[in-house]
Amino acid sequence: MLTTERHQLILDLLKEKQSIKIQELVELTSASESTIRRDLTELEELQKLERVFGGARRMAPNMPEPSLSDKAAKHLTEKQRIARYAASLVQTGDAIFLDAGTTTAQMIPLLKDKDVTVVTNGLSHLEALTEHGITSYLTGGFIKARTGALVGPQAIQSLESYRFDKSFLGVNGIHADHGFTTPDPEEAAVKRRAGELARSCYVLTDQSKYGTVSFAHIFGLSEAALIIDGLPDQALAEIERQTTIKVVTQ
Amino acid sequence: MLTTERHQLILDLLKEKQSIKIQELVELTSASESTIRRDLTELEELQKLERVFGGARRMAPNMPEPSLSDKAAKHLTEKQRIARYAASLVQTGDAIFLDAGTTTAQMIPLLKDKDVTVVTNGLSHLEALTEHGITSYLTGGFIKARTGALVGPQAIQSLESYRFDKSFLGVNGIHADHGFTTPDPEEAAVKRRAGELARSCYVLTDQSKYGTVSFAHIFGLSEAALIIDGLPDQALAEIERQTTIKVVTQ
DNA sequence: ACAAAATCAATCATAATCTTTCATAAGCAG
DNA sequence: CTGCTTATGAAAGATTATGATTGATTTTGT
Repeated sequence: MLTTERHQLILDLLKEKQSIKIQELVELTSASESTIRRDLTELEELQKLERVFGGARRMAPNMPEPSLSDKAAKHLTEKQRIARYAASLVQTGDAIFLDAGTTTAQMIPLLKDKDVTVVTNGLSHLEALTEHGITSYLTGGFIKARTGALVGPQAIQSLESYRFDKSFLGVNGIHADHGFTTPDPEEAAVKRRAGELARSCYVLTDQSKYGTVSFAHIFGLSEAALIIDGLPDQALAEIERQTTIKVVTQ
Repeated sequence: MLTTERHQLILDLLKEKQSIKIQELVELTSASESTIRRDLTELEELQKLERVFGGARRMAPNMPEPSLSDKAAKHLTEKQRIARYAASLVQTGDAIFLDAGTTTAQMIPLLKDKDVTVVTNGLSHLEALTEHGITSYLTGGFIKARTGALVGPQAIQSLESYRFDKSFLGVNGIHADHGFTTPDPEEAAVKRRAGELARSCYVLTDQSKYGTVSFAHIFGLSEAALIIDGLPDQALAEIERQTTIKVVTQ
């Protein structure tokens, strides 16, 4: 068995199993314990997994927030619920824009079999996109190291080459008077243009940030549909009454 | 069995198998081990597959390979020597274009303290660029999963926003009649335009591929300076005599 | 807390594979 | 036919992967 075949096997198993014992791998590959150990060591150096006593486990994509780990996990399922609904709106053959951000990232695995074309300004989306074999285009622009987003006039200009069936944007807040808000003015500009270039525009948020606009920049786009979770019905009704935003729930 | 038939067979097998052992190929083609090795080497240079110990595997759709400690290339020191010289040409404050590819990647750490602005179409350069705190812009375009390069009309269009003090391009071959060559026509187009948009254009290669143009696409640009290593002086002289290419050595 | 069991890192010899080099054979132009 | 180029196979020596062994470290059971 080829070395890379073993490596691939291990990574594939970890996609389904979360963790795995060395003894299992010895049986599965009929390689020696030493070899498996070496494999795990190498894969760990490549940041593909984390060794634990007796085996290995999947890299935790957990941004360590020790005190709020429960809350983070709760947000994760919220993100996933929203992403699942957003992905269900995508039809076979659609050309879509995926905004940078963790919520839209959750959509990617769900687009696998839809034969979509994706344009994104999120560098962190790339790995998942190529891994799932999705035809992908990247906008150009300045690399915002903190968020991995491409922004600036170049980003907006390279958007102009495209027209989208649907745009999926992430936001930090919603405000009755101002519409959607996000902390970074440059990212807001990209979002706005991406929304304008789409026939339909959907805004995703898992944060319950209605009304609290701090350090936020407006990006307008009151015509978008809002996919949200975690806000009381009363607030949703208020949004629909006071704005032209259309609220969509699962 | 014809050489190209073997090549096609290998590529076909890799469409279904992910990876393949040299011994299997020896049995399937009843060619010698040496021949299969040569086939794999050639196909690797064309970026059609990746050699691994004992066989070959499909180009990994996962391009991010933490690559610094990598033992990847025997050409590494050559690459580094070339990269060091190329980087020495960069002056403080320059705006430069860095082509995708492993040779230009070696330049990045050396640009750290030069206060440069970098534009690149190489996704695999990103990690190093941000890590060294270099102001970076990315071109847009279609994501070529095999090489991690951004190509296509969108890539070229987003180049138009920029003007460079210097462009640094990687190539696979040099040909007296045709100028520089590279296997992929789309990547060639990007290289060509990036070269045109620069006041000075430097071409880097660590491959001693003078004259052997196989499956190559020309990208012209005979006005560029060539930074090379590993060719005999005689060949360099011939290049300068037969073309308008200016050869630069360290 | 202690001892037994399991797991680990380090080392070494061996086997498999790799690169380089050379010689032969096949195709082709003059 | 001769001279040239290209493809091929074979062999030597270098490199890499593997499996077994050793003694250290960690976990587990009591």
